[in-house]
Amino acid sequence: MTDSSKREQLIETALKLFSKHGFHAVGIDTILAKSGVAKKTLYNHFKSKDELILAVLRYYDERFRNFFMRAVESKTGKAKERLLAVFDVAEEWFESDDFYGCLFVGAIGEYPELGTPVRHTCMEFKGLIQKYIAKLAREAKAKQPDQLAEQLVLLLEGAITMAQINSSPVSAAQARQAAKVLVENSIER
Amino acid sequence: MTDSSKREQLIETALKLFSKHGFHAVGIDTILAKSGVAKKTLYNHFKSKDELILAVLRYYDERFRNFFMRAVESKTGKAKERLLAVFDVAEEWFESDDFYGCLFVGAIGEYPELGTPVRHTCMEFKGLIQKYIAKLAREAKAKQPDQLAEQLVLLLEGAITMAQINSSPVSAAQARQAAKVLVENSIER
DNA sequence: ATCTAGGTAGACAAACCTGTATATTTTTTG
DNA sequence: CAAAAAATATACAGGTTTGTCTACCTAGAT
Repeated sequence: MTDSSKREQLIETALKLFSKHGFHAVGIDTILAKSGVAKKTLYNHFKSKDELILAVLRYYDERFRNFFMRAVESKTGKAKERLLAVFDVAEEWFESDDFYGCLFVGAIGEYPELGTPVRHTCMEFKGLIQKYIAKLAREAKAKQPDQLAEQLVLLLEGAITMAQINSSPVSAAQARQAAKVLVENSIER
Repeated sequence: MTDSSKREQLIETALKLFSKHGFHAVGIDTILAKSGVAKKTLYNHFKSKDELILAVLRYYDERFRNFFMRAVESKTGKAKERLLAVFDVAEEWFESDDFYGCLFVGAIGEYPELGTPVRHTCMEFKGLIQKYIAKLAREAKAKQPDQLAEQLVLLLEGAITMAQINSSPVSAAQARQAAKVLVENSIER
């Protein structure tokens, strides 16, 4: 086993459990039982549960953005179409078995104190997603790419929330429709 | 004191605390201390913490929708302008001291099990907000009022999430801008 | 004046949760 | 192969949480 094998095992198990049940609802013992790792090993890798949570968020930040950008770019090569492909990828995500809403939104809901590392990680994640969409908007020659990106992020974020609440992926298609209007409106013809 | 005075006192105190810190993070004892009510009184009115949470959500459901509709309607009498006033009201909400994101989204994040009364209350709330916006869209003679309402709800929901994450109300204005495009696009001229 | 319904105060049980410590075994590495 | 590093299993301390129970108090209705 590699050096950090146990560490990754813990992070991945914790990610699944936190995603599905929330942070407070999942105890250390549950994570240990499901991952088959000893308590001492966990506390050897992480100083506390909070540190584990933070590691999970940072891991997921990387992992999700990577997945997301790859997925969008594999849909189409045309810049303008990529802006809409964002919502096709979202739809597939919503339909997947391991969709339980946005982990970062959940984290902020359970740890709302300002200025904490958890909050910072969540803000950073959303900022980077927005930056990516702004890049796509710029490539699609949108008149005001940053403004368009802000608006598309709102649609995406709203679609995530509604998909979670209604346990239904239809919000993705609704967001896509709205996005199409905004994109057409923002690109020179 | 009226019959249900203590009950309302508990609900209002719990609402404030749950909104600010989350549900798991706030213990019964904290609610009792802040409300100045005895433990037995709480368990006389509510069978369990879960029942108190449910009562808080149902209370807030009523209260918030009432506030929201009144606020929108006090902004303007013109149907089309009311659709955009939704986002002006949202902006004021985001700027207020007691804004900590959507309580229902928080509740679903902490109690995600399907088929529970908590989930049901959250879905109902979002459904009624959407229904209200659809009514405004119909009054504004939108071509496809239900579809427009779905899209505006996504913008609103996204704006709430982003306002919470970034501790900033700017998302309201961004959503308003996008909404204007969608509304113009959906109303006969 | 007294009965009653509901409130107060606080002790307490039982469960649970995080984090530590110990003793033993496995794995890695020089 | 042998020493060192890491993992296991598990017990346990200390704190917190929910919910119950007892004993006492207060205010309004009869």
